[in-house]
Amino acid sequence: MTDWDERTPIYLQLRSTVLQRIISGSLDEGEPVPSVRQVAAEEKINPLTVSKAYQILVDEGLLEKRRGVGMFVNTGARAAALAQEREVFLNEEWPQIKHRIEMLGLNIERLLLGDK
Amino acid sequence: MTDWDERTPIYLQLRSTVLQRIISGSLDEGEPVPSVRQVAAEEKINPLTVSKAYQILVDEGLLEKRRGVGMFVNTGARAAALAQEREVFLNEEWPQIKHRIEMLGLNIERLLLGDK
Amino acid sequence: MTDWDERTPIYLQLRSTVLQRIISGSLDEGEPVPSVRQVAAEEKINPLTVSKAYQILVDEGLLEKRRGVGMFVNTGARAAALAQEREVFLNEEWPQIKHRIEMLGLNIERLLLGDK
Amino acid sequence: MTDWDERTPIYLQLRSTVLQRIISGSLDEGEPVPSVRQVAAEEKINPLTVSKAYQILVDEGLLEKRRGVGMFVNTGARAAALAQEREVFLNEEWPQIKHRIEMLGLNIERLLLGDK
DNA sequence: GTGGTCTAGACCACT
DNA sequence: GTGGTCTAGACCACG
Repeated sequence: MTDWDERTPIYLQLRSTVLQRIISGSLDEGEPVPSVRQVAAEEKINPLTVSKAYQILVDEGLLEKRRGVGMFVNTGARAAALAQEREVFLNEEWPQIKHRIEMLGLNIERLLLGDK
Repeated sequence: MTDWDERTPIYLQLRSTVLQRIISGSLDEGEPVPSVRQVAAEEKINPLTVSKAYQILVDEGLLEKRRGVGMFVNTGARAAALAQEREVFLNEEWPQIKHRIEMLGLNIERLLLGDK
Repeated sequence: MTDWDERTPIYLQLRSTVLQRIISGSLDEGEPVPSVRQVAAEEKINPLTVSKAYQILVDEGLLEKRRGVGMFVNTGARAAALAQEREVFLNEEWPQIKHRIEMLGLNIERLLLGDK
Repeated sequence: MTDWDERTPIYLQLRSTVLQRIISGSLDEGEPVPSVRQVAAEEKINPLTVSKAYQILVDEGLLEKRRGVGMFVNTGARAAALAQEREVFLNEEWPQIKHRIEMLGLNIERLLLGDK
């Protein structure tokens, strides 16, 4: 992750990548998340932008702030993140996608099962 | 279409709506599209916003501006819109969607059968 | 409100003052809230700080954002704000206060009824 | 005391706890206070944080440091702590609380009778 | 005009 | 070391 999608705020993209790392287990529960400054330096973005992303994850209950120490992946964060993302996808995104596919006259089965 | 998605610009949503109506045939080729003023009044949005949406469709060659008269759906607009949207969907949107489905470990069969 | 309590973030103090104005009716429902820039100029603080305060109120459902226009006090905001603040006070603050009063051996009735 | 208020520094909360124990007599004058290490271990916090809390109490003249031995509650600490805390409460905290109660239109009788 | 985002840099509090 | 807050200034999207 070193190139950003221009259209969506960096802090939201950052949130997504952390979310993905939690879901994939690349960031394990109880484990510390890379510090705000470290991420800022690596990604060459402003610390405030990183903070914003992390703050959302804290608000979502996925990260835990330990004062003066840093931020950590909460217990149960993986299951919670997965459930949360699935619900968003199934309830909000998929219906629209399905509608769009039908409108375009595309074959939904072929898309889902197709190799490309 | 009276409630807007908060995240995406109204003018883009408006463009999509018109596009859909062209593709579905609800707006037929040669037919006039509702005037800027009328849409603005109905949707309670700024006329400038409607203009912006229409202008995009003009730039895409789907609408035609006839001075002093109004805007009309171009000949061949339906096929053009369909082709254009299909390409965007297949090349840009679907790969991301598929990646997301896999990441969330969703069951393809359940997606196909989903009631929503 | 031109002098700030040093210990608490300005954006939280700003949120409180807006909250109070909503509760007191000084900011009426449906009415626009002073723009971010205007408040920033008047209070001589950074627009971002004002934004932060407003964003919280939006998240709390008390303010409504109208894109490109400004922010407005939501319908029902007054009752909601009052209920919300009362609950916080009664459930979180008052028990602690009461405990503190007792610990200090002060007369709670005299405090509540006393003229000073 | 094993769960901390997120908003206020731990060292201040720790100071309050010790203060309360002095006022209540649970920590008697002349008696030693638990060692920094012990508190740090029990509360799972940084020893430096405990030190900071104790240092404040030393500065306030409530605790006495005896090199190589530990910290002890000073003679007269109880009365001093009580007087000091009462003054802070009556002059600084209570006026704000009363203002808040009035702003929220809370019933004084119900506050007095509240079960919590 | 409105708010949103980002940067660069500073200072502070907490641990 | 950690994160939190604020400033000053810039650019952008939206209406």
